[in-house]
Amino acid sequence: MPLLTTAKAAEEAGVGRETLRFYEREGLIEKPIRGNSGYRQYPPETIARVRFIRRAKELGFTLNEIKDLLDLSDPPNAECAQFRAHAKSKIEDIRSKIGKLRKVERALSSLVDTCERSGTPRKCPILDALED
Amino acid sequence: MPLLTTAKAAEEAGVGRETLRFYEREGLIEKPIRGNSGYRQYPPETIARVRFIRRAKELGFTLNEIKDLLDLSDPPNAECAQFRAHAKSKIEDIRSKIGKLRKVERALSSLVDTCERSGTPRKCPILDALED
DNA sequence: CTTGACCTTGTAGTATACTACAGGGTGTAG
DNA sequence: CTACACCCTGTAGTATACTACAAGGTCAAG
Repeated sequence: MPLLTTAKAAEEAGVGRETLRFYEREGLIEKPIRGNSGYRQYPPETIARVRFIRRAKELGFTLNEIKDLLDLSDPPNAECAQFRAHAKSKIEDIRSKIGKLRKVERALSSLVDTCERSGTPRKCPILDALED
Repeated sequence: MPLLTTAKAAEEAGVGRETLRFYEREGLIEKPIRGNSGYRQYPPETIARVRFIRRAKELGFTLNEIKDLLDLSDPPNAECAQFRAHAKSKIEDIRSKIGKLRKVERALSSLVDTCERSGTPRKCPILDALED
């Protein structure tokens, strides 16, 4: 059974029913086909897409950024060179984000270390983590 | 000259004047001392803190999460064991975030690779990047 | 063939994080 | 001592991302 009703699709994707409608309005997912009654019928691809959106949001991407990311794979990617440039800049953004997160992680680890050695830190390593 | 007026502090920190007032209201930064005229006078530590807030926000942390992160270093961290547990759970969160970002990065890289080899991808690797 | 769980639409409300006034005081340069 | 740029407060508006109705239609069970 590939097609799901709103309630089931929402549950499968891990979001609220209204969120699906909201994503539809915002163009983040395709408009689902409708049955005779006008009820929405969601295909599994849309569920996968919504799951991705949910997780990407947890990673701190905005809906616009997520749309961008998703558009990199499905649309008429006419110009390969243009696509590559776009994708590569996204990759750079993500790498820089990873690098900064690692710095915060290291700062927190150093706080835990200091604490385990019963020393009181002189200066906060967290603030320094994201300096230029 | 350690103390800065609102406009200068905002410029130094890379935010708007009103944002400093907002962060003050929300308890994200200390209330600055005031001159005779009632004008705010920001110390450099506050500027550093606001810079951290700005960058952490770019990494996808909410203001509440950032407050939490900052509270891990400056407050009366009475119970070391409790502090360690809290910090370690934050570290785990960040590590998991880094792992997921790496998956998205790899998915994008594979899209670029496919494109460079002039092949059209059968299935979108981005959607799969954040599956369970 | 009624009941109740589901669906539809449009619209309004919430939380987060600012951002922009209005109305008034301050401080310094010429 | 008058501009004018800056500061103050309180309040209202914006963008993002939902979330919750209200009013009504659909459908499957008993």
